[in-house]
Amino acid sequence: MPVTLQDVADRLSVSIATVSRALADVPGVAPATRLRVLAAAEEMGYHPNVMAQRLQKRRTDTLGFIIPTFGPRFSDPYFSELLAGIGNEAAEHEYDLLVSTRAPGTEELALYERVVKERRVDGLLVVRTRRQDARIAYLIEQQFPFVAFGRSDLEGDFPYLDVDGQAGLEELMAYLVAQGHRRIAYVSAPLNLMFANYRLAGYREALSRAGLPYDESLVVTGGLTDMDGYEAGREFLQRANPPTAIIAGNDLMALGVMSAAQELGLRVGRDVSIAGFDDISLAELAHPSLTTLRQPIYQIGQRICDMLLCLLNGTAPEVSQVLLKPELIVRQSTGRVG
Amino acid sequence: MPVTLQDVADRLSVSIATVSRALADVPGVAPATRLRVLAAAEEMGYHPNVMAQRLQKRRTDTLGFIIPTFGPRFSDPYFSELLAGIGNEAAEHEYDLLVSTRAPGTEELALYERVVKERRVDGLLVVRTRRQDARIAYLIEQQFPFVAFGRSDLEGDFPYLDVDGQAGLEELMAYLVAQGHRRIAYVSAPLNLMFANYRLAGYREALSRAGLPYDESLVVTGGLTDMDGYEAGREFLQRANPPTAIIAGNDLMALGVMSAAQELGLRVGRDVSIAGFDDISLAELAHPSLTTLRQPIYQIGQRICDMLLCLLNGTAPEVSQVLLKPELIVRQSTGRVG
DNA sequence: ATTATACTCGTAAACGTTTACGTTGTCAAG
DNA sequence: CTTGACAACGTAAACGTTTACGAGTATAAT
Repeated sequence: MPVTLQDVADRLSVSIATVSRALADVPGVAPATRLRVLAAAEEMGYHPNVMAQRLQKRRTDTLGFIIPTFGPRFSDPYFSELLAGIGNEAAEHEYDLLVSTRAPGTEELALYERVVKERRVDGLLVVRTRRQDARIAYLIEQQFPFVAFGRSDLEGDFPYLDVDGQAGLEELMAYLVAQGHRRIAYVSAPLNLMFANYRLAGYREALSRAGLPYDESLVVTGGLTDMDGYEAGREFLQRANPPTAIIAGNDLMALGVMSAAQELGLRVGRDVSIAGFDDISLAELAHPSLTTLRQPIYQIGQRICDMLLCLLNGTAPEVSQVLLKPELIVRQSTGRVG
Repeated sequence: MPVTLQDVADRLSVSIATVSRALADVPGVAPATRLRVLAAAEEMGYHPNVMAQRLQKRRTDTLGFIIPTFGPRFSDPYFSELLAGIGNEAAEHEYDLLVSTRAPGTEELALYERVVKERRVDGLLVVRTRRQDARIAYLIEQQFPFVAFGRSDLEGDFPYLDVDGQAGLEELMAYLVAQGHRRIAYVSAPLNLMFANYRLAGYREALSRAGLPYDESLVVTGGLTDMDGYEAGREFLQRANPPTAIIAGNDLMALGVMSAAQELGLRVGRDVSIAGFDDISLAELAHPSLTTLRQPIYQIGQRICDMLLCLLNGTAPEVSQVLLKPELIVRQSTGRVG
């Protein structure tokens, strides 16, 4: 039903090869013929069959992005923005984006294997790296092109982009200490996630630099959601000797901590200081607005997508391991210890 | 490099057709041979080349989902959840999901045309329907399979699933009126979006049922983001005679309105009542928690995906136009007029 | 005039599948 | 022993491209 190269060729009484060449704008076709072909193709409504092209070219012109999710809901605003960045950048370069969501685990790995083995995509984007990340280990072993958002503790080199969570937390802590805080609690993301380790390390490093002791009881490792932050915050703030400041491993949890504080009648920013990490759009709009470490997530999406495209096109090796510094954004949710 | 049917066939000294048949589990191959083939394929690490399959079968086994976004950021938690629902359901049925993001406009339509013409996907999911929706008009004209989330004001029938925003708003308004509210403001989403019209219609219908006048000055049509809600809320609440309740067209805007109210020193739920629409996960966690109309977004994603799959497989025509009722969730952000 | 060079184009072989059709062989019924 | 049916398998043609190679023609150089 759809019009093919053959149809156009027949109409013009030329060979299918000529039509192909004319359309692909490769040399070897007389300018006059090229114009005739272009006109005919346009008029007949010719559109290439991409599957045929892909089979022949042995590339899919498609990037893969498998979003790790816990439970059915993944409202994490973080991913939507990352997706937008990746998607728009991919589109810019005429690449399709294949998206799947899967909870971490064996099914997830099986999906990676299928995608790789069946050559559904040319390259993959791996996000939220984990300790001994099986996905990365697999991709390295298969020598499959990919770029990760986040570093890893595995042997072997691979291209990644990461935000320096350790440096970020050190800066945030220094700021809080300068505000007079001495009992600073930390709500960590699950420690099997690489970023959680770096941020925790930054927290500890800052403590020792400030000459403060590391108090286990001030660190709790929760999940990733607002609900987790809420529960941790509630627990911290109901203690006999509560912390004067609480840092959460991400903004969503920080917002949860804020909820808990407010529910207990505390004035956030005065009675207790609260800070997060990410700077999702709600951080600015929360009441009070949230002090946080900004990661330019949209741009990160663009960037890792770009890195992957370079890798695929063999252009400019460039720097393949990038470390960005998050930006401390001080807002109303933190203040001098009162 | 990768193993093909030919390789397996050679190894067993059978024809490539036999291998294909054995693997596809179609009749016409001796049980013994089938086992030999299966074993060899497994051992050799054979994986079908999906592009070849797709070319030959003339289907892509891929669904398309083009996310409409405004500006670079689309933090709308709404879409991430919808995406998860769609993605998981598609995966369940062995379908790939092709995702793009594009701002509404001519480029967006061009993308639809390309996707359709080049047969990149078997079917499309259209969300956030608009007045005189050009996407839908095009797909109907091309007779391309699709399912919409949201109705339309176009001629012609098409499969859709929608949440009854009008009924929802009527219920919410009835509740607020019962709480003694008489001056109820409404922050609408852009009126070129179908859902915004239905919700506004519900608002007006409820007013007239309650014998209340429709006061233009109490309705403002903003955007979709928390920022838009913030600005609208600020404007309403700084008036000489402010409304006692404000309804926003979605939760994100409602949270913005709440911020504005709190910034002005108002106690939300007592001095002013605020309600939204969607029930995103932050609604429950906001402080105070947000009264809203719940749409089961994840399930909606699954459902429209399912409807599309049925359509593609020609199975069970079923009911192809579904209207769900949103559920009113009363929380702390609304209360008796004080 | 001859040869070389460049350009234009067609032929045909790939890419890796699926599947209609034909061939061969086996076995039971006549 | 012949015939027919049926099962198991192979051959080959598709699906719609891209591209190496070669053939043919025109132009320039000798």
